[in-house]
Amino acid sequence: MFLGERRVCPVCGSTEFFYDRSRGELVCKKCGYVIEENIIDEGPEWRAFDPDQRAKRARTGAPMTLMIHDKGLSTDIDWRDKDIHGNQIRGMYRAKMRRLRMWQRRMRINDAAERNLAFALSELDRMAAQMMLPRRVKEEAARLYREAVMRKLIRGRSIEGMVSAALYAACRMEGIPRTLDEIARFSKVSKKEIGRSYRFLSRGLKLNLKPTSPIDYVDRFGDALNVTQKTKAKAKEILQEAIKRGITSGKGPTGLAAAALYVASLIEGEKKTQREVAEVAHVTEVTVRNRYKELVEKLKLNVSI
DNA sequence: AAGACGAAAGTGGTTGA
DNA sequence: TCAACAACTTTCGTCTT
Repeated sequence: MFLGERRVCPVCGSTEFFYDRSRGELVCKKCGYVIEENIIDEGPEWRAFDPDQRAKRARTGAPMTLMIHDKGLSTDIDWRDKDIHGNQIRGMYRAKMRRLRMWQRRMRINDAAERNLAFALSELDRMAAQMMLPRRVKEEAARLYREAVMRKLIRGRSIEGMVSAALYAACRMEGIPRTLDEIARFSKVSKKEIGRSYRFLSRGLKLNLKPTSPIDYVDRFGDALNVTQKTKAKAKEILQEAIKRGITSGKGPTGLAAAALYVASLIEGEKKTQREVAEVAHVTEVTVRNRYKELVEKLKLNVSI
């Protein structure tokens, strides 16, 4: 179920599985063998059709009563200058009380900031681990997030959304982009929300990332397809040429990478079906077909071998 | 039977008035 | 804010291997 991971059913040898949410099992599509049990379900079991419903149904995240982070359980220094008997406190003691109050208020703010950061970083850890991302990406994402906190960009936004956005940005910066869909699969927030958060983050931190190149997807998709280095190199070569001729602008990079890999697999004589290629790139066969037709036609590639 | 192909209608996101 | 638009998807029938 994860990209880049080849799982084979020990019973029938099929590589196609189906994930049963309600049972938390990964089941072989062909013979029904349970490959893996007790998978933690990352998604909610309900569906929400608008943000309002989502907020009402979600049981994760801070409820409104937790706006005061300690549910009011912590000791509070009363604002009145009275002792427990109700007598006025005067002079030195009154000044001392005032100082204490100030310190307490400062600490509470600090506490909340620390806790938010700790939560954000643990969430980042979880996602990066599940997505099998290298350390440097995780660290880059953490850096971006801290930067965002310092510039006060987090206020009023969901921590999860911003963490996901930071991760998305970090992947791109490190040259191993993931699609919004891929990030969303491991995030608690929707693809849409991540996209919004990303745009906000990108603007706030002036990231100015160039659009992702299809070439950056070739290695990952190629590995998932089990093609040789030669085929991957050919695919990149094809894409280089395509980019140079400007026939890639406006097209989805994943579809292009998929199409290039498909053509390359034909040329290099280790043919993969359109279906296989489409699957690893998370696009449809139709898209692979359209892009590949275009590539062959515009670049005059001889695939007829 | 599986893969490739292409037409047609639908979806979600961007852009420009 | 709305409508036009391009890319992409879904669906389905047909042809090829």
